[in-house]
Amino acid sequence: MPTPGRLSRAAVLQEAIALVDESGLAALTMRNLSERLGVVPMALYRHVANKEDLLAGAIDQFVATLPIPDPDLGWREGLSTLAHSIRNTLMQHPALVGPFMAQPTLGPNGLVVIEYAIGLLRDAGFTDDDAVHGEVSILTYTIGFAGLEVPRRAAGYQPDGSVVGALEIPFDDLPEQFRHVREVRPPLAAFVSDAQFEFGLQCILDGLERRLTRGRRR
Amino acid sequence: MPTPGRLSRAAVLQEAIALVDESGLAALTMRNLSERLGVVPMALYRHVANKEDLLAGAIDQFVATLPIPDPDLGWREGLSTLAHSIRNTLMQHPALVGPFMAQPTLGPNGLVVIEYAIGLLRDAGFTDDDAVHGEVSILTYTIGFAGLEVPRRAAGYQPDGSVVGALEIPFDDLPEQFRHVREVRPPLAAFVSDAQFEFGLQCILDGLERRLTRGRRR
DNA sequence: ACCTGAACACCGTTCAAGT
DNA sequence: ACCTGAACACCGTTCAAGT
Repeated sequence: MPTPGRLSRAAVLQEAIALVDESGLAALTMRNLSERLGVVPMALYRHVANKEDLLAGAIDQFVATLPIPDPDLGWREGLSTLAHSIRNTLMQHPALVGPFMAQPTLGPNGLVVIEYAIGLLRDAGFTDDDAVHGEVSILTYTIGFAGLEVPRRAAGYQPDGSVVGALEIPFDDLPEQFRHVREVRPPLAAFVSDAQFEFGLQCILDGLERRLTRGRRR
Repeated sequence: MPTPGRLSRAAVLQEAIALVDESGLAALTMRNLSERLGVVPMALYRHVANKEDLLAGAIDQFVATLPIPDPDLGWREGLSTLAHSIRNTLMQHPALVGPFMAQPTLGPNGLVVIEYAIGLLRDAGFTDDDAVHGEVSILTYTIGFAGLEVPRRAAGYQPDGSVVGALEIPFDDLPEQFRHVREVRPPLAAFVSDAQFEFGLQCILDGLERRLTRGRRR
């Protein structure tokens, strides 16, 4: 005795995100999802074209939750806040970060982010070309960082640089060929620590600032 | 009349890479791969533990092909050459870039890359901490760039910034909310152009250089 | 030691049918 | 308009058997 209109595209997408957050990307099957919604698998096809469309819809749904920082922040603080905000939002749905990167476009909700970042840079005096390149550099670094962060976090690498439940590299046994690695002993979690994210971000911002002051000098 | 020892792990991994290069990641099934090798699906399990192991092996195999630049290059040129070399190698096997990013560690062949980059930075006078952070920043940016580049390249975005066979954004129809995007008209391929890759890379290198000169001044 | 064959528990998706 | 049920052509992987 099914109630008509029980399902909607939004409800399907929302449940898909919940399923993926709880059980991972592999658990996202039409059969699993339909069962959670109390419906037969084929009922989903009334609301999504196919599985690819389901995934793209779920991603667009969570991109929409991305908070945009205050437009009155200075360009450095605005971009920095945006980058942290993107990383945090992506890490709230780790199983969707891979599919998110694999989308060929950012989608309509992504345009809001781009508008914000380009606006900050133009208002600060960057040329249009540098504003676009700068915005993309920040986004590429941030999204790429999150993409590498997800599997490492799952393997036990912590934001503070430590590792839980994984083997450390046996530095003392490394051959002479790896002299620097042996001496420096870079922590395994170096790739995904909060400090590392901040370091790379500040490097890019420093590089942008140099372009701004060089441009003014001319 | 099967010849014993016909298969080997290396042969299986090599054929997996060839299959994925030709037909994409979705085509990599035990059944497809075994057919190409003239063998029954279950024969593969003598040489790989399971599909996950097959993919990890294939990735490690192609990471091994990554060329390491001349150690006598200056730190800026060495890192820049390394970054371009990584991007080029990854783009030769686009279907493996996603799985590559999803690996929790770089593997033994990745250690060679890390050793090279940290060595360059230490020899140039960077502190150990900055050498590690700098190396990771460059790798994160480069691998992340390639990760975003693959699906966009497949959608027709070209390295020179143009787009083949895809719709351009209707900039004139954008609402006032998107003032900057409307005025600047950033090319769709901005994310994956050669010029963009170089710009972000130079920003990070500029940021690193500033840390080097600041450190010396103390 | 290495490969085979049949079987099991899954997939996404089609098609025709119900209400 | 919306949901159902059966079926099809696939998956990865197990197990027991061949040579």
